Amino acid sequence: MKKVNISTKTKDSKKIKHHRKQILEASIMLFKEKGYHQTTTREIAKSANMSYGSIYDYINSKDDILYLFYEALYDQINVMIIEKLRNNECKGLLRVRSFVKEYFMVIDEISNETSIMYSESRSLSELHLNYVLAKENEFVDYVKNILHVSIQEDGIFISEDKLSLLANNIIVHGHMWAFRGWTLKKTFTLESYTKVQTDLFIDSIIGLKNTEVNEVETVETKSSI
Amino acid sequence: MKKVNISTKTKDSKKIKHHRKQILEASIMLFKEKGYHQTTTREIAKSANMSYGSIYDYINSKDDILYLFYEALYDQINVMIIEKLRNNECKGLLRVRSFVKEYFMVIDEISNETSIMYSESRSLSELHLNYVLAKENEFVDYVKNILHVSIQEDGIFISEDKLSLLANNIIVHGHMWAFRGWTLKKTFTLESYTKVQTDLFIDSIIGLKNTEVNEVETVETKSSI
Amino acid sequence: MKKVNISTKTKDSKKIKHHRKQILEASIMLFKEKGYHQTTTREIAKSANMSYGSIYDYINSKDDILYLFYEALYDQINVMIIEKLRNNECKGLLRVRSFVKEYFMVIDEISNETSIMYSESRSLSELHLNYVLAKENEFVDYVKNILHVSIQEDGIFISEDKLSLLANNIIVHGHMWAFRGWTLKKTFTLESYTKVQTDLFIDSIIGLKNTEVNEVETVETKSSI
Amino acid sequence: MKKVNISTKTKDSKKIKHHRKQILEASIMLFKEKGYHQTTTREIAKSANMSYGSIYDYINSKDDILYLFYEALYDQINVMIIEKLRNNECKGLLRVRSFVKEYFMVIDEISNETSIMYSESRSLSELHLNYVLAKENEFVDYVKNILHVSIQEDGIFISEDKLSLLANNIIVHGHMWAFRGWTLKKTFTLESYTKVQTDLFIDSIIGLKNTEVNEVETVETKSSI
DNA sequence: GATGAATGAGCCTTCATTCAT
DNA sequence: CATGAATGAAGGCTCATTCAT
Repeated sequence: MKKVNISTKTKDSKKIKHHRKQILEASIMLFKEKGYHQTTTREIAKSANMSYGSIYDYINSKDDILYLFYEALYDQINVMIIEKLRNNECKGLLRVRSFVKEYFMVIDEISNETSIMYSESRSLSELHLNYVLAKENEFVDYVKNILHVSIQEDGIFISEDKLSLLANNIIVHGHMWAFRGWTLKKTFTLESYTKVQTDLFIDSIIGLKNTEVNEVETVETKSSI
Repeated sequence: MKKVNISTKTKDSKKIKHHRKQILEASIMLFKEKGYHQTTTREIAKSANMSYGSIYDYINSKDDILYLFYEALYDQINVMIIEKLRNNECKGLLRVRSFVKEYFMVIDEISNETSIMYSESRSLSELHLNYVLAKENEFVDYVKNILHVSIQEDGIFISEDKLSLLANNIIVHGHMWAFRGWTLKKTFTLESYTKVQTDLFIDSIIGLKNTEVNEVETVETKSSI
Repeated sequence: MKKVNISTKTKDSKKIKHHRKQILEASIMLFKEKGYHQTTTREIAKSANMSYGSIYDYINSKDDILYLFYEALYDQINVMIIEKLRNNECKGLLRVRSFVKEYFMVIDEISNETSIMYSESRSLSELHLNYVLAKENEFVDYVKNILHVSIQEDGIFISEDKLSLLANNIIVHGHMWAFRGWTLKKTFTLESYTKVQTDLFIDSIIGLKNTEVNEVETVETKSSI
Repeated sequence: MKKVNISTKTKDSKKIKHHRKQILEASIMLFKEKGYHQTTTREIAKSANMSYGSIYDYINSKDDILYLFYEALYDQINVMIIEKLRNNECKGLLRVRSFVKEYFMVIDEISNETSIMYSESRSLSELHLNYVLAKENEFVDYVKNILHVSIQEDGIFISEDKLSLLANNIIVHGHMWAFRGWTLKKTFTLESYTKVQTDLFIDSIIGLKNTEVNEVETVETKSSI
């Protein structure tokens, strides 16, 4: 899905980029602290070192800032993950492990933004929401693809349904670290959280291997469940 | 944690209950549609078939409505689950299956409320937020306990960490059905979602059984992962 | 000027009297503490041990309460002063001394009411304000008359203008004790305030005697007065 | 006592001064007519020829307007009186006469404000009230000082108590002209009020001279004062 | 382009008054 | 008559957005 274009009075695209970045950085801080609605455009302008009126040379409405926020968030996740996975040469479930680890690390770095994402999506206009949901779908597909390829390399075949759910689970487990950090961090560090969560995940896949790949074999214990 | 008391001008506790229910039902509809901040007290009053000033006979501020919402939500979850599990005589992992099924069904019934819960927790005042977090902790403990007992009955022992994470996962997987319903429902019905999610979950526990319970045994395949 | 009649739903005049008294007593307390506008009818009702709606069986509007307050205040002043002066047999300037003393004592007893009188007269409706001003004029005349008679008895004659001003001064000096009590009470007790204020007052009258009545005479002993 | 600072959104101090003046002038008119509580911020804005929200660029709350009013009132009294007494070269009781005359003239010019001062002091917040009372005390001291010096120059010595009361009396007699103008103006012009009031005042001081300083002396001619 | 003062719609809340019970 | 829940007009204040400079 193509980005929603935000028209501006200003034409100089370099300046637009620069100032929008300022606006965004200020917004993230403020949104995290007080939420989108409690944050005023004046505060954003001040925090972005711009004059009150200037903001409106780079956006059309406060709404746009929220959209810009989501757009930037997805861009960031994409860039960071692709970056980190570039030289990764793992295969099979090891690649999955690797991906989850990198993904969780990314979320940890942007946990503020992730929490905001959960809080404020309802404030998006329909147009902007559609873009965000499309982006989310793209990311699910991306994860599904990684999973699919990796699992196949280990000779495991799973149904489309399960693949889909596993992908969604990974993504949500990442978000969880952000939005349930207040309680998870009492028990886990990012590392231990990643390890335990991944172990469980891999175990469920291997479970799958047994049940699905080889249905004629005598399945142990599980048949009774 | 004790409920935060909300004083009222009116004394008649029957009326209070009745009107608060009206206010809540109206609010849920509106919050779901537009979020807490976009919903005005006038809209709530109108939608609750009350006069404009009357809602302030039953609450003290708009804030209270949000708190009432969270309070009711947790009460509802507790009541519904306890109700449903009352005559359950399953043991072991079957009990876990059963619990997850009932829990997901509850969430499905109150998926609107669950989504709102995720969006609006930031809008709670600190006092009210503390109550909500305490309630959430209580629920995690409740799930941990079910898991612990059930797993033991099947002769599986797992670390406190894993137990904690599994409980959190179950809870979040329930919420997921609400807040990611927009995409999950393209692939799953509640039943299929429950089945697949539970299968994965049980598999990960059985995986645990192999790795943790019997460490001296030669662990298959997994060690290489 | 005749009292402004306040119509009521209730006819039983005994009850009216009783309940209005309750309302007034509650109001004085509350008006002193928070002023007329900050005091709600609910508070008055509660403080008067009546139900919210009942108040409106004895008055027509919150405005009426304020009027009732002023009416009662003037009645009280009249009654109290007449009561106290009944058996007074002083003559001449001694009668003035006596009157001032009694008047200041009355004001001291109702200093709360007096302060309220000053604060809230602007809140009276025009109709009610006219009644109050008429009452005030009556009181000025009453004081002028006392002065006139008393001074004449001592063989002092003063112009109508001066008489008028002296009467107003006495009245305002009484009020002063109420509305400037916050500072006067740092220096004076009611007794010392009365003494010093009266001494000054008598001296100014005796001054008048000299200047106006008989410029060449020497002044007699004031100490006896 | 230092002025209570009222923060503004706007920085331009010239504009602040200008707009606050507008607000104040509008407020005085409206407060005089209807009192502080009956006057709405909307009315003030309209009457001050400002847009509705704009007044909140120059004040923080309706309360501030009242405070600004009192502050301006005291400033005005100080400035006007000092201005008028600058070139006054009278001595003794003549200086007192002169001061009273100027003071009454000032009050007459700001009689609306003076009446408002009496009605609305209860509406001030505690912080602001304290400032006002401190200012009032300062003014009492100022008047006491003038009296003290002037009287001494004429060889009259009076007790601290009497001095204090005389100062308070002068001040209240000024206020009286404002808050009892509705009746005093039926009998007096400012000039005649001033003359009669001052004559009485001087007589009471001369009375003091006789009683306190030298009880046996004969009284000299007052007519020259 | 930048600035920040001006605008006014809209929000939450209060409270005098009414009226069904 | 008494009660107190219901009503809704009105008030103080905020803040996204505009626009003159």
